[in-house]
Amino acid sequence: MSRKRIVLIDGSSMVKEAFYSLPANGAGGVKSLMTGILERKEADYLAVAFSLTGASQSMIEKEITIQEELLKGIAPSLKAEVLIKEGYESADILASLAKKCSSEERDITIITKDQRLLQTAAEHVTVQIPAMGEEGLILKSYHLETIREEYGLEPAGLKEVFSLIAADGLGEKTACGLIRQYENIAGLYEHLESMESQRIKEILKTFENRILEEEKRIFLKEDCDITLDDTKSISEAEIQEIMDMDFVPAEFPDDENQSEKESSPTTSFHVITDFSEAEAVFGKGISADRLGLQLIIEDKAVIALSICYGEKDCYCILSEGLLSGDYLAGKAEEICKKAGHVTVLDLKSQLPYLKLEAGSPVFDAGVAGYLLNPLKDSYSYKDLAEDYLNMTVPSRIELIGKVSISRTLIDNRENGVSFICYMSYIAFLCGDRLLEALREAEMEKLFHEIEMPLIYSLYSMETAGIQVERERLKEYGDRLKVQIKELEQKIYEETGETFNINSPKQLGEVLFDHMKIPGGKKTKTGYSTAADVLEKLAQDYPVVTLILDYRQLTKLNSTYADGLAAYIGPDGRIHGTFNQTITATGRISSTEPNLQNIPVRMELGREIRKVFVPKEGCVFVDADYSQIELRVLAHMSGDTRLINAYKQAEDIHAITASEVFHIPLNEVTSLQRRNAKAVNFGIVYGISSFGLSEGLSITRKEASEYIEKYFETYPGVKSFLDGLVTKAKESGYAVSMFGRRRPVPELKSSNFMQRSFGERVAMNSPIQGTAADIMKIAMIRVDQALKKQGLKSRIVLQVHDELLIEAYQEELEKVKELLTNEMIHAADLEVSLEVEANVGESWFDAK
DNA sequence: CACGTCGCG
DNA sequence: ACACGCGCGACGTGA
Repeated sequence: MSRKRIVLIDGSSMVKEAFYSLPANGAGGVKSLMTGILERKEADYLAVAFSLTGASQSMIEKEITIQEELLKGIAPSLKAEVLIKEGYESADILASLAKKCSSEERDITIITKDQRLLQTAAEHVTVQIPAMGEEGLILKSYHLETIREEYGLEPAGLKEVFSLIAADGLGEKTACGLIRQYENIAGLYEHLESMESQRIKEILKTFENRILEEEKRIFLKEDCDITLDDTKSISEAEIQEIMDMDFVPAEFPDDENQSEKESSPTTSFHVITDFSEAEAVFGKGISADRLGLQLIIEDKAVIALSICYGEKDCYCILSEGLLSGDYLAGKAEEICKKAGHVTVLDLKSQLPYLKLEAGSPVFDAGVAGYLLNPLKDSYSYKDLAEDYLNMTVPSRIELIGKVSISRTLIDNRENGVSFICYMSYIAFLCGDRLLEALREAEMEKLFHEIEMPLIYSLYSMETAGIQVERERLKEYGDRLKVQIKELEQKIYEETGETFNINSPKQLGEVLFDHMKIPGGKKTKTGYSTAADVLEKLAQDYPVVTLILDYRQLTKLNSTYADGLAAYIGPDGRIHGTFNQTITATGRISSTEPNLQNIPVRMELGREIRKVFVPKEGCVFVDADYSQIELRVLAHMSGDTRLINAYKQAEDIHAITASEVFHIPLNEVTSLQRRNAKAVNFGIVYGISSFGLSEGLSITRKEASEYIEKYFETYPGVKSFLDGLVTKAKESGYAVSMFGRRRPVPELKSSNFMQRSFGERVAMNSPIQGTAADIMKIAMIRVDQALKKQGLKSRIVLQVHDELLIEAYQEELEKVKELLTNEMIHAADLEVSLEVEANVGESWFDAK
């Protein structure tokens, strides 16, 4: 007698899962899963478990409950037992049954979306979880062996792993390793002090509460007193009967009437390929007062338009036949201009096809999400749905994986369409919420007057790109490569061995073990070979100098010579990306390539800037703010002495030295000036005597004396900085002059190091953030003024406090005037903003 | 994928 | 006694 095959379905989690890909028919999705199992004769007994849902549900939760009820109604006709128990979630019921039945003559398969159930896997208990496979959605089976292989743990260890992952910075791999070593979380915390990795130790301390909370959430009750009525197996005849049946929703219990259906609308995604149907949607869309919209762009072509103007009106209009990409883009543009409020997810990415200008009534949900919480690493529709709609939706990866959208539309049309529809659906739903949240956070003005207009200016800058002389860059790289070869040989001679100089590990061993250079350990992984460590040794060991030179050259070669060359386009220009939603403080960041860290401090590196040139008939105008952060500090603190220092000042660092050390200005030595400058920087970064002493190579005592004297001289700065920390502790976030917020959760940490970091952040963010705000205002004004005056010159780069314009010769005077003027007047501070501007035939010359 | 290193403001 | 300046992104190594 073979063992009885019991299939237990987690009705609640599976309906939810199915709901998000088939909103109107979550129950139907699970139903077909069940009939499939029966048809393939994979079960002798079938049961489906449900959580007993409480009250106070969101719209979406109500929708899901309706689907759950439908499934409960269908279950008996599928010969499936319905399992419900008060006080237990569906996962608890299944966990209890798995435990109870594993000793009996039964093979149990649990089908669920709930990862927590993985911990119930055992010799005769298999857990199946829906996952994206090559051919779309599949059920992935986890047997006892699978789990041992995949995680290197017994199933019981998984709940520990899942709890640990709740901590930011711990991945699945790391968590598994920890549990393998310490068995469980309790053991982990017991041995915390003896742990090797400082990083992991800190994470565990910081997130202890979160981890323990997560452990509670993950816990499954296995004491549910429920039994299976499985004495009888499903017969062939019964299966045949089920197969012959044709289910129609009308057979479901609680048959709702039409008006009831209206009052709780069911979301549904529609796919449109027909021209006149598309026209009808456009017609309705253009008169809608708010909508979500997204052009789906792939390989520089519009492949679809996602548009949503109601819970039930969400459409994926595919680009085919009469509905060309251009046509869809044109319609989208028309709607953006004429309709009410349109929400999109990443406006900058849409602008190549959606030809809009600053001031259009379009709302970027991603940028709004960024303002509301700049610490997140993604503002995808999934993130926005979770944060502002309390909704869990399948991610891009879950729906289409790593392949292209167009590929998915062929292989798994339903998923492709779902993904496309979600873009506008979530945009439609969260537009109002985001706006409301911005209003509550008092960032509406910042959003409408700075962040939204900035999108167009950044787009303009990216589109312009910057010309780079390919040949000259190549020559530069070749020159470096020759020198690198030479240095390499010398280093091998001096050290007496051939090794990989680029490997800090090997380098450390050669220097400190083989050559016995004193300099001790520093990092967890071995010796530190960082430049500041090596510089101290360079005096006594000439080879170290060679290594430092080698480092510098290889850096220049790989990151800049070879690195940049890879980004030069067919137009001879580099079109980098300027990101608006990355930094915690409000700055812009630059990627692919990073054009904000092109060398300038060292002469050799600075040479690279010679390959950045204006196009024929143009010159570069470069303008940068002089000490904008310190000026912002003077203004925001209102410290009269610092403000006055600036009003009279040529050289602020010298004046600082003179005032702090009580000596006449003309007697300030260059060392004193240097120290004062470091203190000024330190203040802006959130001072600490330790940090300052490192930077100045003085003792901590001296450093703290400097700081003390500084604060005596500028008491307004002291009270301002203290106030920033206090306010941030109260509110949980730091605020810039223009209302930009940066949450500082570290301030609540019980860990001294974390908390100190939070305090420095609370002092630095408002300053760095305000400077960033001012630069953004300047950029927008400069960009818009150029366009408004019909000038062809364009901003091509922004480097935090610097703007670079490619100016047509005939526009040069106007551009110079306009650029400096807009930058100086971007903000009205107690201390006037100063700008240094230069003209040149390359970026090197213009700086 | 994490880490060390280093380029910029 | 401790331990770090603030904000980024790219590259190479090595598990």
